[in-house]
Amino acid sequence: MTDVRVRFAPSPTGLLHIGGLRTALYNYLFARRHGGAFVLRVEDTDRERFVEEAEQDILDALAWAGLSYDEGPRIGGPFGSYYQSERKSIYKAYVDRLLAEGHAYYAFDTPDELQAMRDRLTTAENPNPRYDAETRVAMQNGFTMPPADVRARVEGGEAYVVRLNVPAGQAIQFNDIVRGTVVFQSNEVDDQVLMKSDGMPTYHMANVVDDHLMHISHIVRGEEWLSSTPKHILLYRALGWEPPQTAHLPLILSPNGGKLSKRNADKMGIPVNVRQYRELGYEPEALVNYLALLGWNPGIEQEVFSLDELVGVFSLERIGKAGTQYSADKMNWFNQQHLRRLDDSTLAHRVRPDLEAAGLTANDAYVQRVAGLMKDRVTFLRELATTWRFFFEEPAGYDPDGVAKRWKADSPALLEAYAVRLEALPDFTAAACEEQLRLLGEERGAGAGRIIHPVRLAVSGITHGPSLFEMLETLGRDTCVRRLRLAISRLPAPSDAE
RNA sequence: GGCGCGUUCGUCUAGGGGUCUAGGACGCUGGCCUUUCACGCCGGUAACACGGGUUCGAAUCCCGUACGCGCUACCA
Repeated sequence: MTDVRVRFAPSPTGLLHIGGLRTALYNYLFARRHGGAFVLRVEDTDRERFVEEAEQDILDALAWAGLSYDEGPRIGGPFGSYYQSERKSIYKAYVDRLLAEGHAYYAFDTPDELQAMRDRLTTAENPNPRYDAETRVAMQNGFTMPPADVRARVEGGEAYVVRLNVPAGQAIQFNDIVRGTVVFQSNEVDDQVLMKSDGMPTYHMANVVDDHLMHISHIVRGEEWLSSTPKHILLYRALGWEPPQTAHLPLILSPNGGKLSKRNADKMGIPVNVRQYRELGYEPEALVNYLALLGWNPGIEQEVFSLDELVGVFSLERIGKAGTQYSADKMNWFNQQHLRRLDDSTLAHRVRPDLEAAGLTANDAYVQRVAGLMKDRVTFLRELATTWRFFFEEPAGYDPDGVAKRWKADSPALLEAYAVRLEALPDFTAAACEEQLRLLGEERGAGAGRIIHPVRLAVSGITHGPSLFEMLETLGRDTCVRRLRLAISRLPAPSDAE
């Protein structure tokens, strides 16, 4: 195989979508797997749809996901610029060459004229008339106008576009890595605009020129581009270049099988922009893992992978062909899985902003302990700052159902006795806390549950959570003793208890 | 409409002519563990779109049908 060079080529027209991130991911994995280069190229040829903050969002999303690139914006590289808007003169040179060699031609039709042509030709059987060998003869272009007129118009500064002269009757065949052999007929493709009247290249032109100039070996992109591939092949042929290999990825569908558009997804409460995942508190490792498996599988039973592990097993050959439906349940499951795999210091670091936002403070060592204790019982790290905030502040109240069920007439006395014992403990460990509790139970003739449940309630305010004794150890002696007495003072003993 | 692509449990998928009474994961669900809640473990539920071929034999190969998706711009 020749040197692997792949690219992710987003358009800065909005926030990066998870479909885009998946495309970037597959490119990244393929490049890293083969020791190749991963290039980032900004396809900003559409001035109309350009969104100022989009580029930063894309960069942020890739960095968050851990996808580093070897050449591209900000860092440059040997084939820059990596902004298509800065490469106008390059495209112009190749457009001129196509013009000179008869592979392209000038066209002067105004938008109104184009519309009129389409209106005239549109029928029920042909809802989308092409601008092609058949129809161009009725339009204003290099085929229908004397060369001198064409030259005069161009030199006179009149608005024009350059179109590809699509040859008639050719079969355009290519071998897609995921789809196999695909064939199109040149008669089905229209005379694609290569250069717009504002002097910008179209996607097709810029894409082909850049992929060639940047020595791209494999094009890995979404299936929505499959139908444009014949146009690109025609361009490669006209320019005398060898087209890169292609791999067209199956599309990510919404949970009901439709398109996962922003609008559609919002209605179902599904986040589609990478930024949303970040804001919602998903771990980047989880999104990456989930996206990797959406349309690809390693052929082994393992499902939970780090980015580096994915690099080790990725291959384009194992990409599926069928569109794939998004599942929030599975996404969340991956988040839970990765939470358990991440080390406590990483978790502590990541949950910090959530704690701060919730007005909670704690030193790092303590946050790490809490994270370690809780990581296999949460789906989102930020639950530490909500459901489990009692680790960081006194319980605001006590779960009423828990009180009704667990807070008995003898609870205050038992808890006070337990508090006294905890105060006297030489080593405040989970094992010691448990030993004392059981001893106390025996002495008072009360079952351990008679103490365990009220203690949990007093200390956390709720009736569920991690192992009681580990929780006590984590909270620390002072906090435990204080909270036991706080509960005694706040919760009156029920008089009718048995 | 045309062209292209696709179709295995609800979802993500394994499988590529016999080893498939179709395997795994998510979800849902029964139980075990745990004097809490999770985790974990054991079990259950549930699929080869349909119709024709080819073959001794088809989820696997071929054709057709249906359905879905994509493209059909001076957007990418």
